[in-house]
Amino acid sequence: MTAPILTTKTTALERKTATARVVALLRDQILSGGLPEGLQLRQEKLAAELGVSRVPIREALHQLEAEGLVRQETHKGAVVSGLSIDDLEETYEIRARLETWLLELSIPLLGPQHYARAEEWLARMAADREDEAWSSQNWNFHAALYAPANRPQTLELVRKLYLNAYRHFPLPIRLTGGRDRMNREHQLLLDLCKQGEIERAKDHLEQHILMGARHLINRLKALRQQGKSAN
Amino acid sequence: MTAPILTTKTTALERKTATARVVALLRDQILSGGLPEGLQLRQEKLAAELGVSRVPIREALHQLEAEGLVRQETHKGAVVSGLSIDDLEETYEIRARLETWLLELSIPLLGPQHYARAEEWLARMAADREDEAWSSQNWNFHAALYAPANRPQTLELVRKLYLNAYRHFPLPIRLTGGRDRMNREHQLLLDLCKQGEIERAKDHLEQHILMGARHLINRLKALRQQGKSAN
DNA sequence: CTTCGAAAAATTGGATACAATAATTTCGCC
DNA sequence: GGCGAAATTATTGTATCCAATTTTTCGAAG
Repeated sequence: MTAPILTTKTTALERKTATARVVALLRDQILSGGLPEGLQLRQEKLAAELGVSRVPIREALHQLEAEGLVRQETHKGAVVSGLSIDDLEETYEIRARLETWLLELSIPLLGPQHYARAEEWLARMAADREDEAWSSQNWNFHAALYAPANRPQTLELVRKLYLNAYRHFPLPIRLTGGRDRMNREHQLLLDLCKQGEIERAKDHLEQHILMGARHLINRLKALRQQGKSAN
Repeated sequence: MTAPILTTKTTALERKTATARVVALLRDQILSGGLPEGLQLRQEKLAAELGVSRVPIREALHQLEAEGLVRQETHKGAVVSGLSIDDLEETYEIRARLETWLLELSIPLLGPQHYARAEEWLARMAADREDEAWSSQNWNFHAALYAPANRPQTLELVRKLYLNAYRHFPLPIRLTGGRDRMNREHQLLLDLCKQGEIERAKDHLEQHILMGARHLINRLKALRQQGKSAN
């Protein structure tokens, strides 16, 4: 096969179907909090804004419904879905359960290249001090440690849980407990891995996840309570 | 509101949208093995068979794609998705990890009503000796034991993993190891729960899941190998 | 006989048009 | 003015039509 003469045609990215583009865009917007929980997603409006007909919009909404990001009721349309406090807590419990397992499998297989990647993400987190990219970097750090476990389905599942939880915490409370504590915990986790302290590393990771969740959820509870009385 | 004079209109079940009906039907067919892995799902053909236009079909396919039951490639259509041997193994590992956790949470909360339900499913499994409903009954037995844990997301997740794995095993090999062994293991699990032996129950459940998986997968491997050479 | 390529057919992706249902407004009545 | 029913509007669900792409067919050259 020879190289194409002209690349006047659509770029590689735009070569996806309209439906796929709509899915990607809406998913990003929802997961980043740009489209808040409870928002009505009107097909015609979305179609106009994105410059497509309603057909790709509808196909995208069905896909996002299956992913749990929106909920549809017959003849009433789609709304951005939310998670209850209980749902959030359970999400973190599942993560704790699966991530400690991934870590256990990983530790004996971790090599210099993995540590390098993990430390790179730690450094970026420390550098972008006020950035909102933190949650993505945080995930990449964790994922770097789980990579050698070679459990792609589990990793993908945990990633979805992670991303889907974060959007429910307003930015001001996301870094509760302080970056310093987070950095310390990450560093300790890394050290325990390097020392091959499987059990201690697992315990620490579990605490890291569950305690982080507890802090976040407590502040979210307070916020929601306050929001109610303010109505 | 007064009762309707005539019920000439659609029944309660048919009142769902065409898309929802198509999703439900295709999902059932795929999970039960009626539509084998790799089968091409032609939109027009499905539309004709189900008596709807292609639009609901396409919306349904997008939903099923997000559920992981079909895979779509641009302009090439949808095929029923399959799981590799590695995927199957990982599926069972995740189940082992999450179900032991559910059981741990459940055991202290299990009461007579839960045991009654569990035993009811055991009895049905013993009764329908040659039935294909076995896998569903088996799941219901397990679910009965996990109910008091009150972790709906986890339960649903595990249920999906369970159902999605089973369809890949042809019926002849599904009950490998024999119903007798299965019955014994289930009975032992139930006894350990009743005695409050949390750790032993967890260990036994883990073995039950992982060993069952190993048997099934070994036979599947042999079958696929044989299928290849027979080509 | 095989292989390459162009035309034809089949199939999917998307837009428009229409039907069914839900939400809103209007209007008569008290 | 307030209330309820009917009409109007808005929105979703489905079918039909057209465009874009892939697959197949078929023929000619090697």
